[in-house]
Amino acid sequence: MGKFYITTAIAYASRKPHFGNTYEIIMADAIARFHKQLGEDVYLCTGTDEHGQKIENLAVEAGVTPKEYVDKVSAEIKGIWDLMNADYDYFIRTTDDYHERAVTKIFKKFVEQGDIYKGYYEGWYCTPCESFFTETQVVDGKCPDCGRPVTQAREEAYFFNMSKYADRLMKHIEENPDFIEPVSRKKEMVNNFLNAGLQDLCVSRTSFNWGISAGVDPKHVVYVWLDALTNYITALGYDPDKTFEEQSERFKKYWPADVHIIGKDILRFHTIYWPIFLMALGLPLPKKVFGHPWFNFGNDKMSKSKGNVVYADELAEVFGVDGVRYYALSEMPYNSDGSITYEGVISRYNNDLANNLGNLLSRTHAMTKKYFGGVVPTPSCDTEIDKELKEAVRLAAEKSRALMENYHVADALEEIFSAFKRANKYIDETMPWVLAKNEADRDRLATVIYNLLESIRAGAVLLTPFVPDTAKKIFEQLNTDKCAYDTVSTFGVLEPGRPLGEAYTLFARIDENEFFKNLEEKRAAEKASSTQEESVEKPELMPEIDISAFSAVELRVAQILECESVPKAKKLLKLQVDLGFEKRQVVSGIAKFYKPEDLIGKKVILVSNLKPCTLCGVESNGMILASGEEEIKVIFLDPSLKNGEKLR
RNA sequence: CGCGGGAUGGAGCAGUCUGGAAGCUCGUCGGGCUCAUAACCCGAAGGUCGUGAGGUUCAAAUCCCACUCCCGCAACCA
Repeated sequence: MGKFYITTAIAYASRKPHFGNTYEIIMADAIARFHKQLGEDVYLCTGTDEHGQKIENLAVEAGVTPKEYVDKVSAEIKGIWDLMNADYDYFIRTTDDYHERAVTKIFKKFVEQGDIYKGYYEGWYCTPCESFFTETQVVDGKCPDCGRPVTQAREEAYFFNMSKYADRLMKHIEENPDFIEPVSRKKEMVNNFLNAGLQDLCVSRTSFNWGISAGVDPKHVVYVWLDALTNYITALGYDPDKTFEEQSERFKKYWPADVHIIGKDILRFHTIYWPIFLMALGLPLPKKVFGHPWFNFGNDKMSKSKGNVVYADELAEVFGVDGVRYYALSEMPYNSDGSITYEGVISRYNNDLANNLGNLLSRTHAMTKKYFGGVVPTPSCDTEIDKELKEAVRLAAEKSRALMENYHVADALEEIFSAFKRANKYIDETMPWVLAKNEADRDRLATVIYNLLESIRAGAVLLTPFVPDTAKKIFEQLNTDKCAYDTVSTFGVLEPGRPLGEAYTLFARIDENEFFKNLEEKRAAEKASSTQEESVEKPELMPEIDISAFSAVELRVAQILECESVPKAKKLLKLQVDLGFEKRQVVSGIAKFYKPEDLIGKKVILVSNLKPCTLCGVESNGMILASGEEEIKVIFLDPSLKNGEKLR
């Protein structure tokens, strides 16, 4: 009997997680429960990532200490995990003392081993936020968090020497084709990062305080990944000062992880940096890293600014916990992004849960009651049709198991539901209500009803990892305790003569119109109550400046003469503009929103004294003013304004 | 010419590795049934499997080549 150590990524304790974030724990839970069902010694670990600049800032805004802030959010996250019925074995918080101690020790160990060296971190720095950003994070030369300008700065920082382990990692990835899944992601990692040459990773900061002390150099705190990734071993009680033999029993038993379930966005950290950290610690690598896709809302990314964020707990109010679990697990494809729509949730819920499964139980239970006084009848014959039903159940078990072992969760669920579908068909084929009219068919009727009850029982066993509450309810209504996984392989486990439990509706159908009506009302109510709150959420305003600071920025009317897209660049347009007294070339990141021909002749505002720079090999002398975050809109001027005229 | 993935009936997907009669769920239309949650069952329409009167083959959704369009990752929203 093997062990199975499975983890989710730890959730960042900055705010309430939305449905997309919640998907991961539901998936991990289903996989963990499946392995538990197979009799493996499973350990599911999840938790919260609680350090960093962002949380420090949010705490200041909220007027509480960072610890108070993360205590609250971590509890909220745990609350949602619990609500989703996640049966985790351990919930780690990166502010837990044993974790912090271990990370400080690991840092020290790496410094002593020469894996970590001191250097300088250079990047864009936002003074008010006291934080660094990479080139890619900076938006229009402004801080992505507060929107204020950033400046080039450098600070002392420690770096992890990644290149030292790169060859070993490459070899590992090549020799273990299952290490990174889905495989398409593997090539992404190898080609983009390993082949390109690994950059050393910055592992400490001095620009903020909310982090684990670097110990050996107390003015540094450990930066993100060294803190966050190590949770997978500290949660098991790992202590870097001890030899493997001296480690905790839990660690020795469960490490290495059988699978890390993570979002595809952090695959890089889990398949490159994390294995390298482990190599440096002399520990075995996880067997598999599975990067799951994301849930979009319709075709859009879920985002707060779009107002299309869906929360699992709100969905659960309407569809129940298992309704939400079922949707998440059945709708997400294996390796392409899933899409959540309310119509989709309702459709899945009504078709699969209410009609196919719920109604099957309902009609079977009702017939048992009507024809046999609610007692499990005794089967006595075995016809071709019966065999087909049994075969369908057997196949569902066999296929779903194979699929689950390969993390094809949605496909596994579909196989199970095909058994219920077969059972519904079986009813129409055997027509129990006709059999009931003729006393001579009594035995046949008994067999049919028995086979139905038994098929439902077996199906419920298979469903247990996915929708545990529903499975439990089915067992209750069947009044059986035969719910072990191995009872699926032997058809005929249900005991004849035993009375069924109370019948009740498993999933009440949901009316789409009514649902949307309620949703609108709810939205309206929220809007009404949050009008005041919205003013709280207004962006932080920039510090006051005087007129001279403003006049340092030269804004002029410019007319677009020519416009073409920049090869190799998705977002950039190359523009030739007329300032009246001269012509200039400007590059602007608006290619997604404007076609070159639409811009020709238009007059825009140009920041004309901006230091020139090169983007994708094209020189840009100025910046065109535009607005908007998701969708960028250029500010066009009245055509009567004179080219080159100064704005004030 | 940066790296990778994809394009399959109205929608969402499987099938492609290991060529051999196009499949699943939803939707649409018609029928059946009455045990059941207006549920369930059956049948039908609907696809030249992105394009190329391309290549290989007895046979191509599947293998090879070229092209178009989407989506990730990386590189750039002055």
